[in-house]
Amino acid sequence: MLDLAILGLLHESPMHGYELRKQLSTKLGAIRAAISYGVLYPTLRRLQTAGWITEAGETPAGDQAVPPLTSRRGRVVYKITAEGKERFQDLLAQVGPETYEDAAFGVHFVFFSRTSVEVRLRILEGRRRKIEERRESFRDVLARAAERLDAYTLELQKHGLEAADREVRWLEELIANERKNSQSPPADNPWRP
Amino acid sequence: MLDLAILGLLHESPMHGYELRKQLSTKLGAIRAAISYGVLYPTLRRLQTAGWITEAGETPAGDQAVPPLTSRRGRVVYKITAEGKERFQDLLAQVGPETYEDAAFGVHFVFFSRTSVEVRLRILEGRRRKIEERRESFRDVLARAAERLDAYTLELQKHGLEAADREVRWLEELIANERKNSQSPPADNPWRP
DNA sequence: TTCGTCATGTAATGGGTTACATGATTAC
DNA sequence: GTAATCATGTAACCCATTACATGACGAA
Repeated sequence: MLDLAILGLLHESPMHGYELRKQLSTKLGAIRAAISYGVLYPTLRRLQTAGWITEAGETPAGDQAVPPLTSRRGRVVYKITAEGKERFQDLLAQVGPETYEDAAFGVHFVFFSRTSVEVRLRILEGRRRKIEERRESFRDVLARAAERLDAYTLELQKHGLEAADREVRWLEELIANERKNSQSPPADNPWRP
Repeated sequence: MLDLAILGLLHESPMHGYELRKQLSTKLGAIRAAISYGVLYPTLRRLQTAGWITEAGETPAGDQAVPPLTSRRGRVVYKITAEGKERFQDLLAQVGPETYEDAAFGVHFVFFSRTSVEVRLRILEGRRRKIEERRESFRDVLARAAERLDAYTLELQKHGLEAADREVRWLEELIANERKNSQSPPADNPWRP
């Protein structure tokens, strides 16, 4: 999930870790808090070892030994490799139940413009289903247990129900839009508000 | 946070772990996913060792050795102790920056009827401030970087902004209500919709 | 020249899940 | 009697945060 986000951002342009962190928190601010350094830098290391990113300036072949990492200072700009782009596409297109969780959904959504309409629809519909279920459970509680709950708990349930309801409607709009655009000739920009 | 939730539920009535988990996920369904057993049972053990809960049926003095826990089966009903109630009040009233995070806020909110108006107002206002900041950062992104973002990222920002906006308004209503009720003679039920 | 911010990195720790294992109870 | 569900518990693991340490660099 973090891999996907990092690869996605580096797909747009080369960047160093610190900058990556900032971009992550603005682009994914709706989804998750800023990522901590304690996970950012080790992850970059891992992605580099896997060959999905390299330090900008290195030859893409990247087979020469990576210079000693301890004690190296100053900004390190990374760029995505060809394998990294493949990996990115894989991660982006592989959809499972976790994909519909808040964080994973958000990350996929942010990179929707790099996926096919089919993938987009699958993800949006899966997410909708999940939120519909959440909405149902709120309705259940409110219908069955309302008199047993105190006013504050009730209020929280109502607020939760409303939020779920709004998200379902939002998803529905998005789905309708995707369907519409997938029928008409695929324009340059697949999204029309 | 989990301590607070468990103590709060056991404050309402004695319960065994499994039941606790269910109640937790309905009452706090808006806040967090169901808690896993891997954390539930060790936590109950810890709370018991601390003397905040006991197995229902034991004498409240609770100084006799706890029967061997391994190999004991069948449901174990816990109830809150006097110290547990104190601890609950402490946890509920101690407010810090973490209190305004989603999960902690939700747990506090659910037990609002056991707090004073002052504590309620402090928490609601802190939460509002936090969400206002979140809203601002969405506005910033939309105002400053809208043309650089693709349509999907933009859409996510807009949805985030709207959700934040709604939550602020919700909090404002709640705050207004608390203020109103704190002036008029404190009725039996501190909350009027 | 020193202060603040940018920038990278590590170690300790924590809070949690998953997977597994087992036993008790209820419904058929 | 057997399947499903209720119920408790442990161990392995994972992901991430916190706290810390270091260094580069520009502005006052």
